[in-house]
Amino acid sequence: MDRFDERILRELKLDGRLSNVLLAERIGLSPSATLRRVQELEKSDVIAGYRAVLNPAQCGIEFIAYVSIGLSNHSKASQLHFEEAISVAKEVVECHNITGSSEYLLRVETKNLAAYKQFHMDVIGNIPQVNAVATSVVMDSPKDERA
Amino acid sequence: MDRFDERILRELKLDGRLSNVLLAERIGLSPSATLRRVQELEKSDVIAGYRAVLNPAQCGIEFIAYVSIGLSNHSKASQLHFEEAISVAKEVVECHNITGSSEYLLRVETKNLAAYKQFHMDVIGNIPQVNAVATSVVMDSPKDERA
DNA sequence: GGTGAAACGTAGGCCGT
DNA sequence: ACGGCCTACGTTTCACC
Repeated sequence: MDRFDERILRELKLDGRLSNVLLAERIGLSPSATLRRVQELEKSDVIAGYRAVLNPAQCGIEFIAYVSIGLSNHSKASQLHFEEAISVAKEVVECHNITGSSEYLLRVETKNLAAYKQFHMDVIGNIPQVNAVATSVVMDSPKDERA
Repeated sequence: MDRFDERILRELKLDGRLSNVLLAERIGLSPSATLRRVQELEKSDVIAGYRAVLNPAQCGIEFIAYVSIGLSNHSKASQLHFEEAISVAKEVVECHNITGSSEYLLRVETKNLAAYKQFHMDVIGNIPQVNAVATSVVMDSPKDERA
């Protein structure tokens, strides 16, 4: 992992479809050397994958919220049950197990407020271990470099 | 926006580097028709871009936290000043303006706890408008579909 | 790490429906 | 207006230096 690898990662983070020849030009190496480095970064799992980034507004997503969840008890069984219920909920895009006053932080994306209410009732309301719920609606994201 | 477009987006979200011919096979269209649809989705900003997804653990990131920030006053000037300070902080990967008991939610990624302490002092501690800070350390992310 | 050549994919014109 | 076919062009990828 040297300067070249770092530049490769920087360019590929900005444009995952950058062609190998253009990438080679930008980092100042030949295409073949560049390709070998990229393949090595992929094989060693430094690059986990490539994804198209969609524009939520253009995809019918008009409601985004972070939801902190507190469980009524902290047993392993409770946590696994909760995570299982969350894993099948398509509205939940992220689920983080965090320290602090609540156990989980979710990012939830829905079509609109009505769809969120539905999610709140049908999914959150149906997990018996859930004790406390606090919804923070996202109004704007002045910085968002989610890879 | 029909079934074909939806399938294109689903495949490209999973693999942003999928070649056009393979994509065409998977959705059951010819390569040229597929390419035209993809280009249209890019032009109309449904596809915002493509990114390489890095593995934080393999990139020397061993500390991830969500930080909620409350400002001492809610003037436009205060918010703009805060957002400006955040935009140049490389440790801040996301900054969301939210409703609820605090104004901002940040996702902060650093090499380790010591680097986070440094960030906390040098960046957060130097923004006079910051009133309240609550750090929630990410222990695990059982679901993470960040694009 | 660089070079060259073959295999492969892209992208645009053209025609049929 | 939209999908399929064909072809020139560029890119990827590999054995070899």
